[in-house]
Amino acid sequence: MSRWRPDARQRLQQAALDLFAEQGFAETTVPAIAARAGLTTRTFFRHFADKREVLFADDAEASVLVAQLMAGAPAAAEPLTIIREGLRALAENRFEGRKAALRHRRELVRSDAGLQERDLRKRAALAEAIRDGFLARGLGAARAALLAETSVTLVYVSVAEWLDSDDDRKLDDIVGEMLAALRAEFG
Amino acid sequence: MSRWRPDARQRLQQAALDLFAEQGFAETTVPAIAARAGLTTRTFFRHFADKREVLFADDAEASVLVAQLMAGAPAAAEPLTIIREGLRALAENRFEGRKAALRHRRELVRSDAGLQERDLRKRAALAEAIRDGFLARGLGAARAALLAETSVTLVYVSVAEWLDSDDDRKLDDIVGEMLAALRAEFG
DNA sequence: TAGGTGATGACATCACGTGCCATCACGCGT
DNA sequence: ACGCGTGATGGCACGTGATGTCATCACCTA
Repeated sequence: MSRWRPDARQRLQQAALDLFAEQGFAETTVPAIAARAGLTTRTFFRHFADKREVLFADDAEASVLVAQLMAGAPAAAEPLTIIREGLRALAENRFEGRKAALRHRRELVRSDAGLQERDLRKRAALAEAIRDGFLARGLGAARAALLAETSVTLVYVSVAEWLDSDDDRKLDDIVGEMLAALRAEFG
Repeated sequence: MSRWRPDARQRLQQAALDLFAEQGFAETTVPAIAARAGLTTRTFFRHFADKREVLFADDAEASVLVAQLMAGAPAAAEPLTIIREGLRALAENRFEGRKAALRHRRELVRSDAGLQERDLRKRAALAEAIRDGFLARGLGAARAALLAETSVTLVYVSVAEWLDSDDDRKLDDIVGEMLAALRAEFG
């Protein structure tokens, strides 16, 4: 057998999520998380930059996905088409089917100002990925930023609506409605 | 003479800004700020919730201004008209004429991840103020959120462009261009 | 079999942020 | 003039988050 049990990172993440659910984020100390995972505090910080990051560890994948999608789109594709298709893929890959977990995380985030800030940073990182994708496609800085920011607005407003609703509407359908609403406002 | 020199809060803020400029945000400790202001660490935290807040102390006024503007707008006013007028007032009241200071603050924010998160939180707070204003005017939740988020996007993208440019264009003119660009994209 | 590698343990250390109580000028009422 | 409440500050203890540094030791490779 190995010297250490495998999957240290995943064990830490699971322990953290369990403790956050049991007693809240602020009330959970890093030593407590590490102890439940059978590791030390120092090892926790080797796997996660800080305590908040446990909740957003895999959000970076969204930016990677976006970068791939934008790099792979046809050179002649319209920005708006890229956005629509990109949001469709994003909804399907990272939101659809995870409603309960995302609702739970949202409640946790709501409970702590620090988590809200981290959430906003992840949102900003996604916007930067989209903006960089447009920049790489040759768009001007202001236009790329405007499109990117508007895209993440569409995502987040749609996800909020989706998480609030109890029916089983598809997230991507809500995104489509939001896009239509946006065009109605500014058309 | 009073027992204490007056304007403790302002002295703390000035001391903090000076030290941030001299040695950077992360390298400046709260005790050092308090000492320069002739106060104690404990008193610093009585005036500012945390070290970051010193840089954003008066950002809350923007939300107040927005709330007043929206409450005072004619009942029949179109949302888009309210936004356009609101952004004009916001630009005039809280940005125009402060270009150098805002540029300096932007550099500080760029140097520290924690400051970026706080900056995003202030931006989110402004969006909430706008959203609440639209909610109070009877708009639906999704529409209010969409309008509010798009409004702050316009502000921030415009301010970024404004701070980047070396000519003396008015911020509000850039806002107008951004709004036109947005309509062009989604019209 | 010797040595390098990488993940972890263990310890020290620092800064942030908060709770708690003491202090003392000021203004107010008597 | 006296006493008293108020409010801002000082001072101290403490928990927690986060980082630097070195030791340890299974595993892999030459």
